[in-house]
Amino acid sequence: MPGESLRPEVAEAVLHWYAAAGRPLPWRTSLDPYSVWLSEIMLQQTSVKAVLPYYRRFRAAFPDVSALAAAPLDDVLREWAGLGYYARARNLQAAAQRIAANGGRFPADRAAWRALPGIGEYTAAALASIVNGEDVIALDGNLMRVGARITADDGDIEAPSTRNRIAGALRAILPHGHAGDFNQAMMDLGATVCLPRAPRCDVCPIRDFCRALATGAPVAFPVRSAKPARARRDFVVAVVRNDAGRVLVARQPDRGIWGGLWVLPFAEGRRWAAALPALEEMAATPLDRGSARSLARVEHGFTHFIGRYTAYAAMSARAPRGHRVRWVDPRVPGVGVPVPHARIMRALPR
DNA sequence: AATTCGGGGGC
DNA sequence: GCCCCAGAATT
Repeated sequence: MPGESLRPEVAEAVLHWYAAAGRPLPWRTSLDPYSVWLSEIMLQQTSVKAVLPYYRRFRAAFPDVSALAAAPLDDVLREWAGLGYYARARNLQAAAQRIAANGGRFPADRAAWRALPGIGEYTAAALASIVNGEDVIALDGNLMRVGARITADDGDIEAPSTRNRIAGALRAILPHGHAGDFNQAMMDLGATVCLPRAPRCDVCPIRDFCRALATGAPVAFPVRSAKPARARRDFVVAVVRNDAGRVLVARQPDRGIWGGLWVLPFAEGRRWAAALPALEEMAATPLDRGSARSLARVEHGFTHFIGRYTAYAAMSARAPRGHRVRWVDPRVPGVGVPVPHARIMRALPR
């Protein structure tokens, strides 16, 4: 549904509102590329509130791109642990190393940003508009929702045709020379006013232009196809402790879930006996279950399933070998540990 | 075009 | 419980 084009007053009103009501965020205090780049990567599929404490800690640990480039990957992942989507951290450091090798010079336009690992169409556009002043629309979830509403676009928001239509409508009103502010203003509008389920249309600066509001059902936009319910999956976890009370952890392969993080040996399934070969493979040593009773049980929600982790005490027949296993203090691992495994470690008796 | 990647906030 | 979040990479 093409609809009429948006009026340029929409952009003016949004920019005016942003100047007065935009969120004061730490990466907005300056426009240095490192800060904005780091924030954009952390904010991929992650809310501002969740990012803030990580952003501060990460900046303290790695103050600039050369520090990040020179750091051991294990240190980077330790600072990232708990934030999720760990490929972001691996790609971030790979990109930092490219930038450092280029004399510390950051990309100068959208195409150059896009060529760095971990930077897709959205992030490249966001960085080019904010850092380089390029006139491009950065179509994130917020702009998608606000755009679908003000144009009353009833196409499936997942369909490329719908996204292209919304991007085109917004591009037509993009204020030249102010794309960075316009993009961020639309994000703030989506995050604080044009909320997914309970939009605050009464305080919206562009309510007079909103065609979704005019239909009387703004929440009906954007249109999104239903998703299947998440399945529940069971996992067995082995807790191997040494005489010093430390626990055995294994490094996950770089690809796949929790890539590069350190985890307790675990395997999918409900029963210890069935899981044992996989557990021993991960632990790099033969194992015996210490007790039939579980030490801890943790549930953890992922995007596509809910994991139920049942931890059992286990004994190692001999010292494990290999560079991908090590002993850590379960209270202070000192390496990156994913949330459900960290929760199990914290639940262990001293 | 579909899947895989985490984790948490907010209702 | 459920939806959504400043998405990217892989298949």
